[in-house]
Amino acid sequence: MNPQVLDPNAYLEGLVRNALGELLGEEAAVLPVSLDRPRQPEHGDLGLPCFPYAKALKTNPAQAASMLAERIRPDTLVSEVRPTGPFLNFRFHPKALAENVVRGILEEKEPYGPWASNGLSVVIDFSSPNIAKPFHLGHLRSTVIGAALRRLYRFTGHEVHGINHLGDWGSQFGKIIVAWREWGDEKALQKDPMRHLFDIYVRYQREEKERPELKEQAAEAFRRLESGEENEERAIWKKLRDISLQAFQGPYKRLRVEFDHMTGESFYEDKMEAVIQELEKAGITTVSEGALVVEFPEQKIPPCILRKSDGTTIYATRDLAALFYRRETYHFDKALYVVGSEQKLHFRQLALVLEKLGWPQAKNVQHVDFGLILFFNQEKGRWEKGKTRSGNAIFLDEVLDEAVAGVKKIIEEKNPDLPDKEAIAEAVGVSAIIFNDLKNGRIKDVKFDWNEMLSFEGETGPYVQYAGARLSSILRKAGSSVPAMTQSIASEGGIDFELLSDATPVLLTMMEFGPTLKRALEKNEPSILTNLMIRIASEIHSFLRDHRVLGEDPDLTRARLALVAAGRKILETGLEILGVTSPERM
RNA sequence: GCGCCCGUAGCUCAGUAGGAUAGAGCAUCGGUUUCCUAAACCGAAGGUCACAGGUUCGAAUCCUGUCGGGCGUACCA
Repeated sequence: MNPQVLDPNAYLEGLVRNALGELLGEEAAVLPVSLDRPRQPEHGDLGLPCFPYAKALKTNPAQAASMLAERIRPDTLVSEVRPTGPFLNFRFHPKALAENVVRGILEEKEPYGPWASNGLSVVIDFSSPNIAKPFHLGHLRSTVIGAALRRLYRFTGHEVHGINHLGDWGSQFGKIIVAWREWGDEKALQKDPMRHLFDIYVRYQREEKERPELKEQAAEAFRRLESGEENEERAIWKKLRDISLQAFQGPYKRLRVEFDHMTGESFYEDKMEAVIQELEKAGITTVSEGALVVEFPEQKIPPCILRKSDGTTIYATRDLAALFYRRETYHFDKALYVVGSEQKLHFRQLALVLEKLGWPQAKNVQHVDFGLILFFNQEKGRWEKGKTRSGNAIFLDEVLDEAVAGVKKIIEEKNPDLPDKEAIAEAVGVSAIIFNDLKNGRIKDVKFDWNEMLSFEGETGPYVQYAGARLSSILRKAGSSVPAMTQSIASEGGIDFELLSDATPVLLTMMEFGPTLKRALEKNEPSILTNLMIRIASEIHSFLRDHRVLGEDPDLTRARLALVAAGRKILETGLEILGVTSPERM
């Protein structure tokens, strides 16, 4: 009973690797094995392009495919090994495929359940909003991508430190202090802190142009703040910081985003001096135009500034101090910065500084960059950066509220008797926004479009959630559940997996879960997983059209319920990594 | 000027390390509900993968150039 569960994908890759090893010995280890789904299902369940092996085997790809085929015998899992020109195509026994995938998922075996620890420590720097500026759409990307990566790394066996590197320090704070002195209003602050701070900051920006003395005051304020004294500037800073921190909890809670550390820039206030000294000791600094910098003459890029000519520090100094601290504290093997692509140069500079210091992790300090949010300019007829028509930044809450309202309307239309409408509307609406942000490649600029954001059809979060809700509904009507089906499989006489032979396409797609996570990890790209979730949902919707679950022959119903439970489970697991919920009904 | 990124269907995008006949969604057109949720499904139509060369058995993918768009280019983050 309960023989070992295999990951068919990994198993087959192992067979190919063995065969390559037999033919080529150690040389085989460096060759890629990229099994993928053939475009034409008739070709097989998985196909292997044999072009890369031809050279090593001193033959042509077709011959290479045949040579490999001779060394891979069909067995209880693999039913067919067929060279087709330069490709080597495989087919699984449908029954064995079904059993291994369904059980793998329900019993939470790797790669469908949490992966065993790999002992690697990863720090992920994400979200990092500026204090005293509202949480707007721009922060959404870093937050949502970072949160997904944090979950992805954790799921795949990494020790993860998700850090919110709050923008709570820096010369901009001098401006905010001045703005607060000039126009701050206690009542307005209590009522809507972020809105008020935003308003006075915007006002500062405007008035700075006409009143140059403001600029001086702001610089002075930051100098006094950075002096370390318990002065008025520090009191204002602390007050505004606390209230902002409080206000950020709202969006984070709605997005279900968590951090392991909330160490913002100010955390490094007393740690920068030591780092500067260490860099000086390493002999990589120079003084240029009155500023302390690290120069990169060979790379032809501007220097990294450590201390400005007025003696104060800059974000690069704090980022370096943070890197030193994180190396000490978390012993990271990899450090990811989920920050917009406009800061590319900055992170290139940081990496170069670390290289100069001879840090072995330098190449694993990576900028996980993402594109801008663009708005359509009606007059000019094109997409551009930054502002809406009204000239204000769009607040995140506004977007979430709109989405939730849109969902509520659809519920009233389609499912008015749904219990717990409010909670489900919140879950579906917020998920739609998150999913939408994770759908496309990070690097792409996001074209902000209300219609698209508030659409819940096609490749959207609700579409995937809906597939899950349909599966839940079937389980519910059968008086079963995911845990119950997991039990049922383990019990005597469990499931006749032969009866799932017509589910091969959906099973093959679910089987892509493991390789997909690997690719998402390699590229720090959540959208790769998002796209798989869409494909799994699509396969499920199609399957449900042609296959009834309830009311069939009892054995068939039970087998299909096992598939339904596995589908439900894999959707939930994948969506959870992305930060999207899986409602039981919608 | 220089550096980096992008250009795939009307629109928004996928396209795994160069591999089999370039795929989705939206929009358009046609069909599916006495049947487990039609936020769904099935079908039709839609392409000079910006352009021109090159590399090779093979290029949307790699190289060079051109055009178009974006971001960055020392004391903001």
